[in-house]
Amino acid sequence: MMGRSPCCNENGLKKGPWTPEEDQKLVDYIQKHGHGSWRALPKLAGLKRCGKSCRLRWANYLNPDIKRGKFSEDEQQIIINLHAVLGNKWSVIASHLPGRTDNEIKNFWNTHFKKKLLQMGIDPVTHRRRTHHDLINVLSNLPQWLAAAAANLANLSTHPNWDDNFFRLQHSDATQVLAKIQLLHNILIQVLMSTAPSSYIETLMNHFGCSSIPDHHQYLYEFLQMNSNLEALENGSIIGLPPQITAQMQSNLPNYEVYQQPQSSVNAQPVNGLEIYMSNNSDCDDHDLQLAAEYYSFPPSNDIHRYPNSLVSASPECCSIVSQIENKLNSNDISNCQLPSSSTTSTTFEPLGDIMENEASDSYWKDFIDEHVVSL
DNA sequence: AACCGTCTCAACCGCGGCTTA
DNA sequence: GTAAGCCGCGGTTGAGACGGT
Repeated sequence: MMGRSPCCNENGLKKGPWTPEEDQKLVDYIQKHGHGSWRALPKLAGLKRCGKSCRLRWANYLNPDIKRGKFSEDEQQIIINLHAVLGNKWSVIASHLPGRTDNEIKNFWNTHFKKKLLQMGIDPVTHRRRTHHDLINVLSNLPQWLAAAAANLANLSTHPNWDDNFFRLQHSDATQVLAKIQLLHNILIQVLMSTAPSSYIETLMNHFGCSSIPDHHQYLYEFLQMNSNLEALENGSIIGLPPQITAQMQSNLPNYEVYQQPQSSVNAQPVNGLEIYMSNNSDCDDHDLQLAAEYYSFPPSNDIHRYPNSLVSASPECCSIVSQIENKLNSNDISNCQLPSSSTTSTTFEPLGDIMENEASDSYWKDFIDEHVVSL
């Protein structure tokens, strides 16, 4: 592949917003001569812009064929339908909507539809309702992130420059971040327990060998801790940390009220391919189910007959919360936590810190719980 | 009125595909 | 076959608008 042609910021070419004079020059030239070669156009039209910038300005704004104003209901439906089939192929979607540009559709999708679908409890990428399985997946990742973070914390505490105030401060920050991960873990469990139908929880518990279910929450919590270092944290022995450090971490754990028993189930309408298949084929055998599960890519395909209720849709509230949390976690790559080198001033837990500190304070999490958990 | 956070959307950037020599 | 040049796409950014406090 060849090198990219330089764009815009070299040879004194202008960038940024277009002036009315520039617009007029571009429109005049294209109306007289057509755009021809975009690369050659700016010079011929007397513009100090690159061809790419001219093409974009014309295609997305100046072209008189562009339709302005709000998207009609019909247009919105077409966009949703096409996006479900095509994904983010904005230019292809735009080709089905005369007068609309790919950029306009993309912006509209990102600012309106995405939010709208999330509020409806529909995943904007897959166009399927989120299930409680999604929440379980998020939950099951937390222990790994905790382990990575804790390992770095342990490295910090044994660093040769441990006596430096800088490292002590970093360590203090890191312990609070770890504590907040545990809080997040607890929030997720509460969300799940508050929104999942009891039949789903029972099935899950049965699968993991809990024959009687006196306290759903307790069993689920223990299950989720099985591969977690949270348990070790509570025992005061996390990944070789000195006892005083784990004691400090424990003291940082906010003391929120324990979860209360859920009251009601949520919408159990079949909403994805496998659910519809199952509801239409109540007499299908395990083999059929396995084939169907593989076809619809629902994990775990080899155990689908043991999860008759695991396909129940999560509530819109649950979906929204899962998406919010996923967005926070995905936008901050926890696995990239690095120890600070002596030559840098970056903080050890910057990625983790961003997750928790952007919304800042404990009050944010308190509000989060008040809004999303306790009220459920 | 001032400040702050959120939303919107025009514009930019980097990449990859296609065409041409 | 391949290197160079151009174009278009999708993701991202950031300035301005807007609304709430």
